[in-house]
Amino acid sequence: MIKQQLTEKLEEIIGKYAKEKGVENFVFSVEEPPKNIDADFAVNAAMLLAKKIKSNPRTAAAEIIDLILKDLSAFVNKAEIAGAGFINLHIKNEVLFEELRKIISEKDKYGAKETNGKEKIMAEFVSANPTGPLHIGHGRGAAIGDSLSRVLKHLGYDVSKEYYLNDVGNQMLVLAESVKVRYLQLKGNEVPFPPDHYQGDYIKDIAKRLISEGKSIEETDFKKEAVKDILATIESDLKDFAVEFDNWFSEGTIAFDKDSEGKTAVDRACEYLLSKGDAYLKDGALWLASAKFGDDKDRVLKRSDGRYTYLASDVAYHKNKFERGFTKLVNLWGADHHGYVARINACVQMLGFPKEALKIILYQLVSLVRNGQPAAMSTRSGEFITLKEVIDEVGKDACRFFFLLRAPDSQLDFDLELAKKQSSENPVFYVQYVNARCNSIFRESKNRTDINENPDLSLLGTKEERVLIKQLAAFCDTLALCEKTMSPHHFTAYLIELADTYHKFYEKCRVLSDDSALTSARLKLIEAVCVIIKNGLGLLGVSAPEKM
RNA sequence: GCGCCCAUAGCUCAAUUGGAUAGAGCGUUUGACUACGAAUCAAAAGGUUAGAGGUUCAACUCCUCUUGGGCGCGCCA
Repeated sequence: MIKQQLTEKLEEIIGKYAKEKGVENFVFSVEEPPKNIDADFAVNAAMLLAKKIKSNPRTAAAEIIDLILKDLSAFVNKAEIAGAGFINLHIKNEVLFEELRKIISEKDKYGAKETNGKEKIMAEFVSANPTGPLHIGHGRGAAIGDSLSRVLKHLGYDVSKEYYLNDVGNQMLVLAESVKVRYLQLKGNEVPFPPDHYQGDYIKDIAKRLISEGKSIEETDFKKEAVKDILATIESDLKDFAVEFDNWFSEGTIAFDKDSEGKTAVDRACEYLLSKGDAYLKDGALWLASAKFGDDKDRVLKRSDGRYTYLASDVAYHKNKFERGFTKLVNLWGADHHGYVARINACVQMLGFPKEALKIILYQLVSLVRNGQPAAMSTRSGEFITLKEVIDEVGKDACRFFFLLRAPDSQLDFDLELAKKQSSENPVFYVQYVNARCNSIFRESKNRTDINENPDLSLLGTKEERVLIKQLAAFCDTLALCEKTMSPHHFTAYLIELADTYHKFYEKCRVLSDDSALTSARLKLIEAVCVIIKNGLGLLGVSAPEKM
């Protein structure tokens, strides 16, 4: 929170200064300087302003420094020009101690906002077809989507997590047929299994269940039974991955359910577009005029044989999202769907919303590797490696942390053997160890009677302690960065850095000593460390055990 | 052929969205446990940020081209 406070104050002071120089709406940034620079924050305003008013950055910097020292004396105790014209600021220690008290008193609410405007956000992710168990690629989407939702919630947004269920279409018929053939085979019939059907053993398991329940072939709805079992598996795998959805939205409800006039939501959506002139008839088909909103070409909504395309459902689905009052939609897609982005963006604009109302996050696909050899991912091959399998091997915490270590944009090689090997050396343990160490000290300190619950924090005077407190306060900056970039992956880097800072502090500064006052102050410090580590890991969906 | 994403240490990836000497983990080398947990710390080695131009006070970051990789281009889902 320190950086935000400082930035606001500087914007006021420097904005006014810029205005006097004839520059309106002056924008600059407040940053942390590199480690070799002895300062808490760096401001680049003088360099940017000097260019606009064609003067020397150092003279502008000198004038700005005078203003800062005058107006921010409660906050800043030193300001100096450095390098090409950076203004380097030193923050008063008392500001840091105040932040420490805030962390301890607000605990898991630290950095949180009660509400954040009226923005109602829907995060839609995973949305894997219910034709088989989740694979590792879905895991990446699940980890990113879930953690981003947690971050946005912490920032006060009203976030709803939704899973879109593609339970309509040809694939469902193939699925039903796959189970049916296995059912017949298990009953002793000589029926060949078509090569393009779902091969996995889970299909046999569904058939086995139906037989054990005595279901006859006539009374069984194979599609319904298959989806039921597969969804149960998906839901349970996600739960093991600490992902729970607020809503599961079935495509069937917009494709099949009819209103009083016998129309489906898809019918209605297409009629709406037709009436607005954003859809038209050609060659016996209904086309979406997506090209006029930036798509390469127009797309078919309804085939000439009268059947809707997948896109038609998707248009109706996004219309439905807006109708439910969501003003910001976040979709997480595998990068193989990127060709779809332009047409959905077009559709959002046709529905009367700015294109910023939809944020599509593409995550690059995970390439599975086992012992250096590419591993199959196809749901139909029967040799896929499931998310569950990986969670069972490396654990939920390591698996989530691993996925969130990378920006969504980067391709990711997931070597299963490597992941297993890392189980005791993974960075996640490095971070969790901080919490374990702190709690170990707390257990030890219970035996003492000389601890002051309201200690003098100004005793925290070493360099290691100061750096640690600053690092704790940067929690809020990391939240802001995740919001700005719409990606939670910055938190893994932040937590690793915080853990590093803590372990260094631990080596240099013994917490429990003969000095009661210092011991009390340091206990408060590590209490704050625990708060931040737990909050941060919580946002990633990773646990923070007190013992390991 | 067209479009999107990517290329950073031996490996897997970061880099505060244009800032100062590009950082972590793993791996390699060398040290540190008779006081709070050594799942740790200290130190070393490792880089022309794929290549070439350009914009800028400042470029891993923006623009152009080249090379190399992933993905997508259906009245499929």
